[in-house]
Amino acid sequence: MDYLECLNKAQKEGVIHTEGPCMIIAGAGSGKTRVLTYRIAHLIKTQQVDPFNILALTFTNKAAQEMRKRIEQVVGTEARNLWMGTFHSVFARILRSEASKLGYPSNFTIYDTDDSKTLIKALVKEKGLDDKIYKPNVVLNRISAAKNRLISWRNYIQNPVFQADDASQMKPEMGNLYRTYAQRCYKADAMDFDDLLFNTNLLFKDFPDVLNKYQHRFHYVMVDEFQDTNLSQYLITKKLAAVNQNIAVVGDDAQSIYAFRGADIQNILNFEKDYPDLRVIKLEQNYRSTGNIVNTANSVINHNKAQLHKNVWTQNEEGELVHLIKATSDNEEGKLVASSIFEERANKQLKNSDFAVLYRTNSQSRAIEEALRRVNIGYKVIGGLSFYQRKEIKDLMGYLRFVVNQNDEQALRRIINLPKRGIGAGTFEKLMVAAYDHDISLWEVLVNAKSFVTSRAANAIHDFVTLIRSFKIVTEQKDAFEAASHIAKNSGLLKMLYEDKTIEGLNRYENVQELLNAIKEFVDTTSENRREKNLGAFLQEIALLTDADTEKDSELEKVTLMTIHSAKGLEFNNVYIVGLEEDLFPSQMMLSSRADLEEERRLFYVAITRAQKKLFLSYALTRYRYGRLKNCEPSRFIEEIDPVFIKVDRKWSSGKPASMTGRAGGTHNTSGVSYAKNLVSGIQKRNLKPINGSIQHKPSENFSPSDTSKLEQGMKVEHPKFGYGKVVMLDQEGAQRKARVEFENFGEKTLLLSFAKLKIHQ
DNA sequence: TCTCAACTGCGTCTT
DNA sequence: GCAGTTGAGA
Repeated sequence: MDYLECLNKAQKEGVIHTEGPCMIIAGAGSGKTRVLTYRIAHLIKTQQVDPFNILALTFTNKAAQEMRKRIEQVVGTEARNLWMGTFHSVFARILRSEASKLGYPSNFTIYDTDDSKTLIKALVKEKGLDDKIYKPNVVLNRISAAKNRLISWRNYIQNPVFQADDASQMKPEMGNLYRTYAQRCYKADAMDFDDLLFNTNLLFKDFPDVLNKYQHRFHYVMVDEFQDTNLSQYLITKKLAAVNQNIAVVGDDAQSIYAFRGADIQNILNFEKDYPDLRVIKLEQNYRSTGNIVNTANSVINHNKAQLHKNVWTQNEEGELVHLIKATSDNEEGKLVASSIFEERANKQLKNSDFAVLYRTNSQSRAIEEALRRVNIGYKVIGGLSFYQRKEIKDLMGYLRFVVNQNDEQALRRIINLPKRGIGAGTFEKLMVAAYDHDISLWEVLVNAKSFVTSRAANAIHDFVTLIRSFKIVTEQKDAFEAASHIAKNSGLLKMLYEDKTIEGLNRYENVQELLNAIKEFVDTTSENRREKNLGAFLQEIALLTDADTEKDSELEKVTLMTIHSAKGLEFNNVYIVGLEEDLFPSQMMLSSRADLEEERRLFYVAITRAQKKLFLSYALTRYRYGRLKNCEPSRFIEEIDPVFIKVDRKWSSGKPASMTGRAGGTHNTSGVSYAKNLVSGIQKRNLKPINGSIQHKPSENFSPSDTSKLEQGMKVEHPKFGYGKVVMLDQEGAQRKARVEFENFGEKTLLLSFAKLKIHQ
């Protein structure tokens, strides 16, 4: 086959080693997707494997779509018969056809994270617990972690370790919350995201005949981004592959950035134990980036202790040095990035879509957006509040969901009093309690409302029940679009939005129209012979979709702004990584353990390796966070890069040239090498100190800040927080005047003198 | 039950 | 800096 010709030796091996267990450790940009694509094509074309017998699991819908498209280019329409998709979508599909075995209807609802949090919040309230201690996020994470390790609420409550753990954190009711949460989901005919995997494990454990059926269906099992699998996902794939043993996993431990979500690098190590005859293939040649970018990435990731041995290299040209941009403020950072994009685009004849700006947190996008708007560069922001998270969309979706499943508690919570019909929060709680106390379904409670609530509320509920009944009839007779339009109109939702003449109101109205358009499209593109054009089918289709999966054509020619997490798997000609400051990246919350810090470093590695030709790093000296101006210092990650790969960009740095006072005189003091070396020596000293909880300095009794204009190199100073230190260098003039001080207990720090309180001790 | 003003607290992400 | 919540008053 000719496609084997365009592969290197390791890639080729990954493609043709189809029988038996196989693990492909794929460095960044090493052609991982290409191997997976050709591997599947090879199975179909050369080995005559029926696509129905191949299962390929990914983490995002986007990755699955992309791969299916590429396979289709090689093998044709047969690719459509592959079992390919995210873990959640593939097993949701299997669960729907086996639902009755677990006591669920096949049209069960899938709760998204918001639904889960709202439910937990309600439970905490119902149980009279303190919502400062039992925060929805914390509780949900705990439940989620348990489910991902296949610990049911029963196991959880019986486990003395968990009980002691929760008790020591002043959260003794955690187990009970888990139990009630699970029971309420079950009662609502709903599964949350974790349940889709948990229940698949349950299904395979309790129904060996079902497991057997799927084991014999899937002759070949493949897993992409294996480093991101959690235990629950790992066990599912292991079970499915147990008969044929044809399991191939592809991943890169250096790009594992989802440990906080339960992903376990341990799965890669366990894999070798579970399959003694495992074939391990390493893809180490990078085809994506320049030599300088690859080496920059390597020099960063080498600071991690926990990693598999791998040597990523490239034959690509060395390329330009990594540019370091320093700005005085977050707004200036935006400006400098925007002008750099403007100039690069003109000089190299690039398109907007060749650029990406990556940041640690979504809130950083604002300053960048403003700057890009000012110079008229088109951009799109990925992530943030997604279309399906908007209130008006969730409201209409709530109606649609409830019409399909009348036990959907979270949908009912949204819509029962929207538009206002006199059924308040108090009434709703009464209904929930009634359903629980009498052990009857939600719908039964609504139908018999007059037994549980005041007659005024009962009347309103009666009207609501009648309305929903009429919607149900329409839904049974019409397709999804006609039904949804009917519901939007007759529920009063559209009228409510239409009457709101504010700009936001207008937007909301348009968003609802857009949702209806999406439903129309769903109906139109669903082929005639499949009757599944109804509302239930639409809800199932979109329950697991996200914004990233629905890119519009109008967004193809724009600069991409997104978090590093969302950037994984993508590549761009020019990449800007902004906000490289201590406490922001690495994030303040990730400094407490080596494992967390190493995950942050892998995140930085992922960010660097997105760049093909040119990489810019930037940081600001001050930044607004939570509405307050904060002083920042450059990230330790900048200092970890081997200085020979960095260039401090004079043109794109703020104010006067970044002279290093008295060093490397002449005009070449922006070469960056001496600068970076200074930073490196700084970090080495800093690393000697405990990462967290350094001894706080107590300012001396008569502490008062001195006039810092008299400050000179070599002076001994006292800082109220960092204690005593010596001035090692001074930089710039006026408001931007900075001092680099070597503190006895806190290492070197750069202080902006207009902010820092320093007392001079002769 | 509803509305508006004050108040709180904040993470990264896919499904 | 903003969203989401709470509490007072109608």
